[in-house]
Order: sequence, then structure tokens, then C-alpha cells
Amino acid sequence: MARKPSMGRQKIEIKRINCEASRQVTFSKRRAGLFKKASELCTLCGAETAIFVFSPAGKVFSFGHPTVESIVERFLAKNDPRPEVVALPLLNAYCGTNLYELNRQYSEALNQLETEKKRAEALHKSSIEAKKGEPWCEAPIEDMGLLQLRQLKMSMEELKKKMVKRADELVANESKVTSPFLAINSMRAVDRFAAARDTPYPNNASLMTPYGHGYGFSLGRGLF
Amino acid sequence: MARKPSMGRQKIEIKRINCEASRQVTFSKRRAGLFKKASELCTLCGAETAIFVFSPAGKVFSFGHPTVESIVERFLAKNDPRPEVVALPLLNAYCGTNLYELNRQYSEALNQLETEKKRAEALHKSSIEAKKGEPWCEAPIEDMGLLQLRQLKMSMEELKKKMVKRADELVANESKVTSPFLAINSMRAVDRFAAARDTPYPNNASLMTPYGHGYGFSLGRGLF
DNA sequence: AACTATTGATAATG
DNA sequence: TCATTATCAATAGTT
Repeated sequence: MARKPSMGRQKIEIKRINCEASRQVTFSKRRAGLFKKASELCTLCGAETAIFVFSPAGKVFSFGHPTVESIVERFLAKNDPRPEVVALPLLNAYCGTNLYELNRQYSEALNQLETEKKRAEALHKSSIEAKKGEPWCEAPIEDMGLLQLRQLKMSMEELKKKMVKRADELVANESKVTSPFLAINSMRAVDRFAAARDTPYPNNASLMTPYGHGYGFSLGRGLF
Repeated sequence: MARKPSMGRQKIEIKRINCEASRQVTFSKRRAGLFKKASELCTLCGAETAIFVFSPAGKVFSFGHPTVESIVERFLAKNDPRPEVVALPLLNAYCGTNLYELNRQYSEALNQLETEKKRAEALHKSSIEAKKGEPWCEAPIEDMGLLQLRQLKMSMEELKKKMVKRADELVANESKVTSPFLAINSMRAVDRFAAARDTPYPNNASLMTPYGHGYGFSLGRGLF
């Protein structure tokens, strides 16, 4: 005998939802719906799909079948504009010839960059002192460099090593090995909605597989 | 007075569709639906989303808001273990601006390089032909190297100059310009389902924007 | 590609 | 967040 337990779904306009709370609710619901649709597409049609969703708050949610990584790898193989990705196969093509010289130049450029930054750092040192109590994020970026710079340099050096190593490998082995992308953030689960689990990665990502077909979802906190 | 023009939608099981033709049809329909859902999620909730779908035939279809590239970049910044990927945000943070533009310049140079390589490849085609029966990858790479190598070296040198110059700029100007990543494969259109258009990129990608809110879709032939 | 009967997704509500 | 339900939107089957 009860009457209207709800007025049911109402039509909504497709524009930003102003109410913070309902926007969040809608985000969750529709994200789940989107991922479900994606999994169905994969199952029904044999497609391979990856989805990344960044919430306004910066959380990342991803879906991938067979895995997020395999899809990204596939995509990057064709579309990544980043130099190193473009450069490696190119360098490979040339048998690693002159790699040393190229690396030297690259390093040199980076060293110069480092030098520049240090100079700037020195120049701004006084103003750092002045801004003592300021929150970290408001501090002038020139002022917080040394540590990160060192880290950067290390990363660059590692990149360089990898480039050389990779080139060597490819020269030595001309068989087209499609090495799987290191699937750091992937796991398989058989249970529907398997429990999330922490990973040791900076984004503190958690993972779960809501649909029982080897589809992987991941959640994590964004940096931005 | 006609009666049943159709028996309407019937329930289907979520498992691979065996019939090739209807699988293809379903793929198209559901892919469009998925992208629409994604665009709505973005609009309603202020989310940022990217989707990649590989058809069984190897075609890639992608959706991105604001652009595919920005989302991938963001994702990789947190999940890609490759050092160069770690380095980028670090540099960005350090310089108070992002490296996207620099990166773009770099890849542009490398793209030119790639073009050069292809040209040279064509030039050497006869010698390749001569080695009939041999797969392309077995052809001696030394045979097609000198020209491109020179070009590569030049590119690297120019990169170096650009990096240094950019570093100078950044030191001089500490305002945090968030220059948008050059969305090589993206375009905006106001028409729904604007006509696809060729791009000069290797995958011969075509692009269109089906939903009139600045969302970009791209279609292209896969390599795999 | 277009149409429409249905199913499936979800906005409003508890 | 989870559950319910009326309604709207997506789409399977057909032309």
C-alpha cells in the first residue's frame, strides 16, 4: 500500500553536476557502469580495452583487459611521442653505432641543465631563507632542487645505461621478442570483487577485479 | 496497423558472439556507447578519461578527455617504471614548468629523423631486393645507416641546444606556465561525428570528435 | 543505417 | 557506502 518509494530515475542534462555530493555519487556509479560496459565489450567481441579515469580529486581508476599494461604497451608502441620511446628503435636500427657519442651529448646537455639549476639555486638562496614558514608547495621551485636534481641525474644515468644495454641486446638478438611490459600493477583474481590490496608503489595503488573474467581494475591516489 | 516491426531487443548472454558479422556490429555499437558514456562521465563529474580499444582485427580506437595524450602521460607518470618517465615530472617540478614543450620539440626532431630513415630505406630498397627472400629485419643495418646517423646526431645536438636554451628560459622565468602537451593526434570539432581525416603519422591514424564537447576520438590501424 | 521492443543503467530516495 | 525502484537510455534483432 505504500505509494511512491521514489520518483525513480529522472532525466538529467549532460553538464557538470554542481552538487559536490551527488557528483561524487554519480562518478562512482557511472565509473562502475563504464567499466562493466568495457568488460562486456571485451567478452562479447574479443576486444582488448584499457580505461583510465582520473577523478577531479586526483584518484586514478583503471580498467584493462587482458591487463592495463598490455594495452598501454600496445598503444605506446605506436603513439608515444616521447623521445626515448621513439629513439630506442631508431637507435636499434643503427646497431648501436655511435651510441657512446650520443649518450655523451645527452648527458652533457643534462649536466648543463643541472649546472644552470644550481646557479639559479645559489642565486635564490637568500629568498629561500626569507620564506621559511611557507608551506612546501609554495616555496620557489628553484629552491628545492638539489635532492631532486640528484635523483633526476640518477634517473637519466639509468636511462642512458638502459639505452646502451637495450641497443646491445637488440643488436645481438634480431628475433622480434615482444617482451611483456612489466606488469607492476596487475594481478589476476578469480573472485568477483576480490579484496583490494596495497602495493609498495608511491601512489599506494590498490587493485581489484570486479568482473570474473580476468579483467583488472586498479585504484590509486594521484599526484596531481 | 502494422504489427511487430521488430521483436525488439532480446537479452543476450555475455560471452563471445560467434557470428562474425553480428560481432562486428555489436563491437561498433557498443564501442560508440562506451565512448559516449565516458564523455558523459567527464562532463558530469569533471573527470579526465582515456580509453583504448583494440578490435580483434587490430584496429585501435581511442577516446580521451581532455586528450588521450594528457591522460596517458599522467598515468605513466605514476605507473611506468622506466626512468625517463620518472624523470619528466621531476624535471617539471624542478623547473616550475612542464617539459612537455621541450619533449614535443625533441620528438619532433626524432620524427623528422624517422622520416629521413624511411626515405633512406627507400633509397636502399634495391639492395634489399637484391637479397631476395631475406626478411627485412635480416638485412644488414649498416647498409642504411650513414645518412640517418648523421641526421640523428644533428638532432641530438639540436636537442641539446634546445634543452640548454629552455633551461635558461626557465631559470629566467619562474612563472609556472602549464603549457598544454601538444596533442599530436588530437583535434577539436564541433560537428557530431565529424569526418575522419588522415594524419601524417605512421599508424595512419584518423580522428574524429563524435560528441560536441571537445572530446577526441581516434581510429587507426594497429600494428599487431 | 534506421527502427523499436526490450533490457540494462541509473537518478532519486531510504 | 549499500539497497530499492521508477524511469530513461542503450541496444539486439530486424528491415
